[in-house]
Amino acid sequence: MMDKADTGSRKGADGKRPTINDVASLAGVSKKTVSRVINSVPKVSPATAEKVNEAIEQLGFVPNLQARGLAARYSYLLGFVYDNPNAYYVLEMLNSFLRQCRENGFELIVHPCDYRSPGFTTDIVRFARQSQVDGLVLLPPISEFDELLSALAAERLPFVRIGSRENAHHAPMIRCDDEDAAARMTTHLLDLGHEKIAFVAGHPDHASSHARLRGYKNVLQNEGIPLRPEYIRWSKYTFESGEEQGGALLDLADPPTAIFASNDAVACGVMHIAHERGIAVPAELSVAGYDDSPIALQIWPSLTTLRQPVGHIGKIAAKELIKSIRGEHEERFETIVLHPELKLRESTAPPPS
Amino acid sequence: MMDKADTGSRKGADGKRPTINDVASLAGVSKKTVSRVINSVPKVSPATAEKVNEAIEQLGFVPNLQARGLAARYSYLLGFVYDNPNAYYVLEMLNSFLRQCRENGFELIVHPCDYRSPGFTTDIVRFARQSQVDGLVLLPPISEFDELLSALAAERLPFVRIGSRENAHHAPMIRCDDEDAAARMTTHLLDLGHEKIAFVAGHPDHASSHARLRGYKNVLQNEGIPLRPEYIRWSKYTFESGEEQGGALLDLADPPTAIFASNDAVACGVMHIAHERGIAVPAELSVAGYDDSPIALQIWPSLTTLRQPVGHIGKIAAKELIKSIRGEHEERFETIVLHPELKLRESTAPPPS
DNA sequence: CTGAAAGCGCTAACAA
DNA sequence: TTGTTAGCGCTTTCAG
Repeated sequence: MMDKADTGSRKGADGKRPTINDVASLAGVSKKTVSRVINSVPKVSPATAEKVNEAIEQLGFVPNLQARGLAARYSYLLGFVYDNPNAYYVLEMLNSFLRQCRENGFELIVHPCDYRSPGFTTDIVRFARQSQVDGLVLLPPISEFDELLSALAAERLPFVRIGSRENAHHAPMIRCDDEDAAARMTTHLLDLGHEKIAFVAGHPDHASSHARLRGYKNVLQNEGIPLRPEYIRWSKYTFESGEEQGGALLDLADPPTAIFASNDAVACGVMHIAHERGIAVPAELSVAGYDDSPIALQIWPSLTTLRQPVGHIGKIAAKELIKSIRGEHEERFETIVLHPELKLRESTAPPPS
Repeated sequence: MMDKADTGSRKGADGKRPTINDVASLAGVSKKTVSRVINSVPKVSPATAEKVNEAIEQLGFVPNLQARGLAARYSYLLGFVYDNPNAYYVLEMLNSFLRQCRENGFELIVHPCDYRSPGFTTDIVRFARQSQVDGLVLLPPISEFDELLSALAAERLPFVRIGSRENAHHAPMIRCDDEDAAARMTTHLLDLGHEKIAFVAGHPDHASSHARLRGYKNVLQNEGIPLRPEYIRWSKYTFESGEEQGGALLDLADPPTAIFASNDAVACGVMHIAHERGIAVPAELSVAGYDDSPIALQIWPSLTTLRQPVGHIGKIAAKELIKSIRGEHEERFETIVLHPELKLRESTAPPPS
């Protein structure tokens, strides 16, 4: 390895990174004044501030977040907790969340986990304590476990939830109106003339699955169309489970003319199996999805779906979390509800006559 | 906000989290002994260790990483730096990398960035300094910019590179033999009987694009098949650019019978445009990709491609980085080369006769 | 508007 | 095998 003495770029005199002390002595002020400058505390005279900034510049000083955190009880670290099969969803959320974090000087530690494992709540609490994050963002379905929510509340740790199931926890929440959106899609299928509409629900552990199913059921019931239990199948929100459940639906003696899948991955699975069996989409079978993930446009034919504004959700979530860390929230935390947009594309059409 | 006094679960006497001092006094030993126990330093008698562990358990003590880091000069934090359009690739890498990190007690801070922005090197260095990460993993194409590599070396910051372009930097590197893999795919197409094989290269900023192109060219040249410049197109490693370049190839007066795309997204774009024009894959046109991302199996027909062992790469990268942080590396850092596996599926077949 | 002292929670170096 | 003494780099008192 290299010789410690032969130091490279800007470091302190002894080969280490410059500290607040180096800046202070170079600028001829006290530590505290430097501290005030780097934290933009108002009460510093412009002249002093100037001197300090020069010294900072000259030394290439960057404050040490650990030291700052230790002293101030603030880590400027946020935790991103997820257990989700959808790579696009997670990464898009991560990116938009992070963009907002950066603008506020926060960094992000990612913490994937397995909500089915027994120590899952403990693990997350432990993670939060150990890494000293100032707050957590919880993706679905992690955001929907009461045990975890209570544990975090007991820790007095600010967090924000992204999910579908509302419940009275003291944390802000961003949700999409899944029920209404699913209802709109069902109506669209109905409007096209379909009567035999099947529904492939998502993973039962996700609240969104149930909400979407409710939307579907409600519309049919309101329209006086009897629910056929064999037209309702549960999936795992994955492509493979879409193939499986789609296959089962197409195997029925009286198969549906339209299949509404709870997300795009499942819808793609359904379309794949249809292709395999030589069933033309949308001529013989309409397929609809949910999410508007990139695959919706990449698949052939392009998928009618509901657009979740993932980027927007991430941004709002970060804002809310930071607000809540800063204690800027009003009395009660609000739930922000967003409405997915219906994207009509090529995979849905009137039923064969 | 809530009353600080009305404290919830296990906290210190004054409503704060238990510290090493609390543990020490409860166990009736010194701070340092507790420290030894939590760091599993051998020289502690089993009896004392037992006592300490009991106290830890009882108080629900979790060491504060910031304090530890400040004192010990390491943070147990790693940085994950990327600028990559492929969500699957990034997230899969992240997950596998992280799994390995956890086993070694490291947490991960994610740092997406834009390699085209002017301050990009400075930004990453600043990030590293500020967040005190112990090391960085660089994904392609970030891993291929000499300026950044030099800057990190000057910082004495351990890092590991995942990429395609080898160069003598003092850091371990994991790479796939893109050139050889692309050659194997080209040979496969040749073996099927194709002579008019086009190549859609990736993004020119990625070294992998050039390596894959070399593999393609070499095979054709070795087989004495003249390179037709109109059969070589550059993309951006995205679906959309695949559509574009695929379209251009199919517009040729003498279009190819096979298109080898530099990644699966591009290949899907090519297939999409073929579908749109009513060109049957693989009957009239063979299409091959690279990566074996999930879409390769989800698309219809399923895509012949080269499997990059992304999960494996992430794991190795983490191991190497941690080794290098611990100074456990031999004299020189090694480059670990992996070989993608050829996955023959339905999108390639003999050319139409 | 500025500074001095004290200490955040932990580990390092030494000593015992 | 264990404890003591100093800090790590920063922010917080609270004085000036």
